[in-house]
Amino acid sequence: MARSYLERSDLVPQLAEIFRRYGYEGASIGVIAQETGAGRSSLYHFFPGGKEEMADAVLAQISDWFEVHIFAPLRERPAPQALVEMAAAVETYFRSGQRICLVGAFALDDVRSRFSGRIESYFARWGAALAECLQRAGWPEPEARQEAISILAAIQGGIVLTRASGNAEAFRSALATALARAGRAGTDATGE
Amino acid sequence: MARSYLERSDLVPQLAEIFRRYGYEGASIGVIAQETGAGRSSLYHFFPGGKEEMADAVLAQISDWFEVHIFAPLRERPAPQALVEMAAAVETYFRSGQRICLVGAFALDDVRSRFSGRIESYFARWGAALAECLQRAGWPEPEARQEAISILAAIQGGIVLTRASGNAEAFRSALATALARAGRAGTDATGE
DNA sequence: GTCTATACAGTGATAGAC
DNA sequence: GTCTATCACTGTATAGAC
Repeated sequence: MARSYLERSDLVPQLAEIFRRYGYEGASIGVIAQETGAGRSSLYHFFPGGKEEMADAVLAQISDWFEVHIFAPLRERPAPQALVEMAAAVETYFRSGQRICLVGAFALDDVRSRFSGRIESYFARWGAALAECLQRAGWPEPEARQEAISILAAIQGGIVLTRASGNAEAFRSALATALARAGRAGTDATGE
Repeated sequence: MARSYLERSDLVPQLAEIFRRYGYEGASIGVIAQETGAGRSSLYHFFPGGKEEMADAVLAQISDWFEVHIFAPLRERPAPQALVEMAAAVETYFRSGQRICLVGAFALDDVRSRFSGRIESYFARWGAALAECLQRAGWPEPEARQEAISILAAIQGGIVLTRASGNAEAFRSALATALARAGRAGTDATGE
């Protein structure tokens, strides 16, 4: 039962935090070895493809986590609560904007091209699940998609602002404002 | 009048695009020399502090540009038009989200700590100018600040989404939604 | 599966000739 | 002000002993 071998799956969450902290380029193999406590050889043993394979494994794990904890609930839970629950889950996961979204950070970075499939899919699935939920909450088709984009933008932008200012209120405020708007299902049109 | 000397100020805009493209870590001196066409020695001649001084000069130039073209108009132009003009300027500058905000990207990155002063000041001044403009447009104090944050988040998040999806509509939609909301000066309260 | 040793390109940075 | 040459160092990646 007590397994003393290091496994690939033990490493992935650590790698995620390291990439968050240092960025893709900044996270050198030396840094990774130091922070994980694993030797360089062990890292290459588990990830023969080197750093690129490590980052890919991290993105895959993040994708799985969001599928289970965010996307599926959006599709399956009753519409009004689903939004509140997503807000709570997102607030916890991103620590009110103090923990960055690795997928979003990669989207801004040069490495985007290497992981474009994963990055695209992450936001596309999140957007689709959210739009579907908003439709069930009463929004007509095109506006539901627009509101979904606004909420995702508020989350990603909220992280940027909170990281820039050191103030978690920015994240909370941006997210709350976007969700409050979405909560008014179709009450008003485009504004004005 | 034809001056054939290379000047520091000629280099800065090029450096900005290079940092945008490769990120801070990814933009090595070799890459910078190649892309600018300047020799390594010339680069160190203009920026004795190396890459850190280059990035600092870029951030300073961006800060100046925004002060003149975004922040000052927000303070000085009539309130309702000022928002429309900012939207147009931002849309052009960020090429509908296909050109990243270097300050926002740095805020997510590890290098944030090195340039925290510049990053903080950029968003603080933008937020203050925008909130002041919204107050003139009829929003009460606390809500004006909150709306300003939402708009900034929509811009930053819109860039992330557009870069992730390759679709400029995400940026436009997020920005339009946030601005439409702000345009309804104090018409409704927090929503719901 | 983890260690040490090592190959070899790329890194930031400097010195001195022109 | 720009060039070539060079520095010590860190980067990724691999090989072979254990």
